[in-house]
Amino acid sequence: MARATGCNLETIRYYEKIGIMPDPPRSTKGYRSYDDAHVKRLKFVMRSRDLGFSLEEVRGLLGLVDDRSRTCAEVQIIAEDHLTDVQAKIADLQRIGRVLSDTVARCTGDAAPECAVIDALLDA
Amino acid sequence: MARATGCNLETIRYYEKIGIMPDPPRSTKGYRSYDDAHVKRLKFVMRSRDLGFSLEEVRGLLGLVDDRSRTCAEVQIIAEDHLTDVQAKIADLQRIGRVLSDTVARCTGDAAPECAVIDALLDA
DNA sequence: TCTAGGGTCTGTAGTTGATACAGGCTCAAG
DNA sequence: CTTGAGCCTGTATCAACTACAGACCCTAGA
Repeated sequence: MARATGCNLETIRYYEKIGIMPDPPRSTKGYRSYDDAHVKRLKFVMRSRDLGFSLEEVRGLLGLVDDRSRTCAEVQIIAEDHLTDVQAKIADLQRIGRVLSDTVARCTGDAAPECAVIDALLDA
Repeated sequence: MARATGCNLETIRYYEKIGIMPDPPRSTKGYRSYDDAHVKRLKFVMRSRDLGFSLEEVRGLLGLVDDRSRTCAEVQIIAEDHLTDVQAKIADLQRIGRVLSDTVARCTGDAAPECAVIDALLDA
């Protein structure tokens, strides 16, 4: 499954340990054997993580996948909350980026021990 | 100092333990006593962290502050590297934000168990 | 003078999301 | 029959803190 999904082996086992992935059936010698449903679930997890959902959020999403009696509205709430988070993080990083590029622009970049970046950090 | 800077008490002691902050002088009863230089240094650390520098990067910046024989050019390199990181993170988050808002927009939001977000995560 | 409350001290454990071993078993190819 | 690869479990490690436990200490009020 690690090869099939590109997911790190240890990560799969970690997901199993924390209950994100189910305990798979084992061969007589104790080897895990996975089927398409496992692969599909893992890919779901990987895509969710890739979109920045925390493992707890992924757990919530999986709950909604597993229990088809739940509703689209519940998913929408989780996704919208997360989108808000993402937008806040973008705004934060943009502020940081502005400060950094402003300060770096004031850097002379020469061999002198005076530096606009250091000064900004010391005196802001 | 925690009150003066708004920094968590435990965080200050953590910085001391890992050598970001110096071991302060102690009262006879073992209480730490800080002066303006400590406060200034801590604020520098806090602002750097706020701008997203890692503690290792902060350590590097502090080294440049402490050793005034070092140059502005060195600071510029650290800051520019970090700016590149920040910009990459922004681009990532923007991609994520686009996917999320596209998917959420296709959400009917009603009580049905079908959901565009889940489908996108399952089938992408 | 006693006591209650807050503060500080050290040291250790927990958090998130993995990753990296150590030490042992199994399996297929040469 | 050995060699190398793969799998197994379990524990330790990372960043950057945060949260205790259990012990002092210090001040203000009764």
